[in-house]
Amino acid sequence: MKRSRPLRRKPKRPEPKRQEPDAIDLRSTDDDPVVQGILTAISQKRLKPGAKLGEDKLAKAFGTTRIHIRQALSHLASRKVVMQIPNRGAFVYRPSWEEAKDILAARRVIETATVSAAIDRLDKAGRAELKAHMELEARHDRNDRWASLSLTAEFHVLVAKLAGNRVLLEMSRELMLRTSLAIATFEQPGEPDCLPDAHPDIGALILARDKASAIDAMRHHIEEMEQRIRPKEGADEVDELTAIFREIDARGRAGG
Amino acid sequence: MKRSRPLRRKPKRPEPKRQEPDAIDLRSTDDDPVVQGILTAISQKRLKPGAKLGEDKLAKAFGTTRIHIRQALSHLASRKVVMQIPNRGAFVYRPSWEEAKDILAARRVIETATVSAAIDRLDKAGRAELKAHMELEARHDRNDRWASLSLTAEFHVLVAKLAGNRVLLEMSRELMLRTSLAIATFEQPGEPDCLPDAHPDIGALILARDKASAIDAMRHHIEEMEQRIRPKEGADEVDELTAIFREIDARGRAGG
DNA sequence: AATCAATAAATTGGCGCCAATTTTTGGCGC
DNA sequence: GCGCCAAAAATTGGCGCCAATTTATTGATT
Repeated sequence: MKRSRPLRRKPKRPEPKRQEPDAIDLRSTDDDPVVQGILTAISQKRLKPGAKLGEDKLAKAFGTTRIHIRQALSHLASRKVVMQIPNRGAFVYRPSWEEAKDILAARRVIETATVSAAIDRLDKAGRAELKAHMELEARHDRNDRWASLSLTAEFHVLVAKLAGNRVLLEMSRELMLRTSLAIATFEQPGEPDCLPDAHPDIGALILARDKASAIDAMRHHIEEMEQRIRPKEGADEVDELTAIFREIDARGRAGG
Repeated sequence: MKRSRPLRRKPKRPEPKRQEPDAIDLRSTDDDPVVQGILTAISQKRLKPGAKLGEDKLAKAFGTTRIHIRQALSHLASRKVVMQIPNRGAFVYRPSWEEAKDILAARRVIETATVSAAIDRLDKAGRAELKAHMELEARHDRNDRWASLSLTAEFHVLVAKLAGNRVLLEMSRELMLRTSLAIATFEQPGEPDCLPDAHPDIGALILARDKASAIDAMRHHIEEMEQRIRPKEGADEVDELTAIFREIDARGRAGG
């Protein structure tokens, strides 16, 4: 009985579901705007290692509630992009010197493999994508720091994509993000991760299917990054954290 | 004034901090008992891919509250060990066929590299550890299924440890866990991940510092795993999910 | 009898409140 | 002035409650 249509629910809003293939950076496949926002800020070096990520401030900044922030921070902590300390809060991850070295060594392993696989699988579409990206990188405005940072990162992502292995692609993304943190920690902050001059060479070698040379070039490119980081004396020292946090706090939120 | 000692705090209990070097499996460095419990259950194949992980049930099982469970599940979802579907709950991750192939291909890349690095860095302590493990694996009780599963996994972890790169070690752990899920999904459930006969050969070659042969042996060992999985027809089909979940639910929780 | 719709039950998602801890601030003595 | 101690303020952690959605059950219709 009772066909009275009890209208028991709300009209069920149409589900925003942002799926835009938007900006260029190395965030992963997750579509949480808070996670994406923080990842973008980190990859653009607008958030420095050690920066405090207060829950209330983030909640206000993103116009959401503290619960979403907690979830996002927890997720980023699992990915070693954020460090959570009980009762003290979340901070942008600051890799140790040992970890920084290990991250780049891991990239050497994985990215030489992706270069190799990319050459094996290279097809017409892949060639086109690679050429398009190389032109973009050749012509881009070098004064636009953020565009430069995104473009150079995107090159490595593209190579990993061409390799056709999603797991290795995710690992590459992960390692690139952590490389950003490593370089920001042990080099001058604000510096780009890659010296961009290497990319055209590597790209050309991939297009030429010269596998051995391409692998060597990629290895060399990463070894250059490894040589650029130096253990800052006292950088890992305890309680130097607080000094940094104070500096961060002084200039307010990192929104610019 | 007022030196009245307001006894403002509790006596501050001595911090349990479980640090036991206990059981043998491939869970990572996190020390949350819920996370460890679920990871152990999965690596021991007591939780099958697709099994529902209800929050209330887990909370009761672990004697904790729903919040801790949510955090643990969220963390495991970040690591692709658990799949969370909005408003439906958490399930043991079930990799697609493509993903299963990619996981094993990634292992080929990473573990050949760790074998190589392990040989380069092999020292007295490392030799001793490796020998000890090989004896353990030779003498172990093959009737004890859980011990077997743990031991064979531990071999790969040990090699990654000897390589001396923590990042690659974590990635290896990650991939081994996901390999468990891949094999459980696309082979008979309950089967071990590794055919254990290969381990003595690889170990001997590492001890002999025969790098080329050791790498080949490891690659071959992983390729064997790759050949053991076969795409189950209809396993990736859409909406066959619901059928699986229903089946899972029908037989109650997967603990017993 | 099978199919479909509507109610009931179970489960997840999320907000608010409060306790516990940390960090800052204020004040006294050396 | 410098350092130590205590209270205040700010922040995180966690539990309970309720709304929203999904899943199961019941009942009616063809």
